[in-house]
Amino acid sequence: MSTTSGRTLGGRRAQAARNDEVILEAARAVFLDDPKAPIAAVAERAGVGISALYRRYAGKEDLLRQLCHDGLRRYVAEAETALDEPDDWAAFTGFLARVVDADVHSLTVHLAGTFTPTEEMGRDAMRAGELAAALVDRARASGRLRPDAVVHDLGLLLEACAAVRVPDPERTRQLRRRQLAVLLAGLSSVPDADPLPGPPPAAGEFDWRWRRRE
Amino acid sequence: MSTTSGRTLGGRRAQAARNDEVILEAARAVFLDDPKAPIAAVAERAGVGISALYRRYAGKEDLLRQLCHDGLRRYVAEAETALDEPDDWAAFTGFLARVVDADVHSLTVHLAGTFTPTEEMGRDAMRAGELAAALVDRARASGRLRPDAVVHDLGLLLEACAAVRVPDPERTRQLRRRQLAVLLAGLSSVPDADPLPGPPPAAGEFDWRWRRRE
DNA sequence: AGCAGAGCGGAACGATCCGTTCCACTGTTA
DNA sequence: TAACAGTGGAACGGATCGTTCCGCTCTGCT
Repeated sequence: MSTTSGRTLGGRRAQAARNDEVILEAARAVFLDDPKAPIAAVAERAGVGISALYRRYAGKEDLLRQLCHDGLRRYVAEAETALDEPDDWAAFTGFLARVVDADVHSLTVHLAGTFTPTEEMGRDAMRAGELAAALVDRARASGRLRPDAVVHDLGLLLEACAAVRVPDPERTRQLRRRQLAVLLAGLSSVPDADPLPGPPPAAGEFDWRWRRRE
Repeated sequence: MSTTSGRTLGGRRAQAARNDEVILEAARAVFLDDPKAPIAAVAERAGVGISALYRRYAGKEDLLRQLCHDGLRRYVAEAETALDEPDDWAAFTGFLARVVDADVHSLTVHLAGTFTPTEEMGRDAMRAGELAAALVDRARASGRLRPDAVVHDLGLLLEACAAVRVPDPERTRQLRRRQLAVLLAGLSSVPDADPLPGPPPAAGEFDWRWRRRE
């Protein structure tokens, strides 16, 4: 098609550029479904050879780190979007619904520990925590969120939603929405409810996931 | 010590009988923590050699089946106990608390698909479903359980609790109790609540777990 | 006292599985 | 047309794991 460069990149270059996308998408789908899937599964799903993968990423760890970091950035982005929402409760629930739909939790927490994190990821994770805290604080201040709920209850909530999984992705989304609805109802203020039991989940309790495993 | 048989089984026989217990307990602990743990991990945890395992079970599949079936029986037993409780809501919540504490879900559902089930397990599973339905029906009839909750919401609930896991087992139990409390609050009747979204989880939707995988 | 064997520990084996490397090939660019 | 970026996929080497097997110990019986 285009004989010279600079145009819309016909031929090989275009193929390569498209592969960038295709591979990332395939990787997301595959590792979302199974965090320890072999790298060959990604190549197969993307419809490319293994070389196409290793040309772009130094190894499996690199790819996983990229994916996880993308998820983290998505989390941050959704939180920032939510903080623009004027209604405190809607900001809170909307954020959670979007994060659950995008299965961000499976991308971040479930892939953690399979690679050595970068410093930037550490910073992003910290920022993510701050934004989540802001959302929770607003929701609690509005009176809709029960007073004894804490930021790290979100960890339990997201884990609970991510745990729901059936073969059909769309059905999975529906069931997760239902799970989320139950959990949000449970976290809502009601006049005379029993307080939530046990020491609430605390800051450092989920850090072990980020330490390298096995 | 005892020179003849018939007494309290001193020596080798006693050791062997004790190993029966020790091995099962170790297997439960190990596979609870990681459903695909190697069989050598069980032997190590039990403090015995691999031979001691293979003397009792024909193979890994046998052991897994046994463990899973035990879990199923425990589920049924707890449900029967609960049905004796006069208070409908206490029966319901007590049942769930005990099942969550015992981590029965990780023993049954998470081990399913790694072996070919027996017919007896099929019957027990059916009975388990009936008993659970009875508990849910009673809880709903009492007015404490929201009307749009269905039996198979228990599947989501148990999955959500089983998904909570931190290194310390006792802390895991506490956090699961908290998760359970939120979920039960969410499943409680409140005057004017939004109905739960989506088609509710239905009978056949979790059967795929029991079909042999890979 | 002595022997047959139940019970056991753990090395060794064979079958996978998986990450990574390597090389031949193809279409593109200069 | 020469160089080469980009690629497919076979091949390699290491790791893991289920299972088998052999030699040892200690027991229960004669």
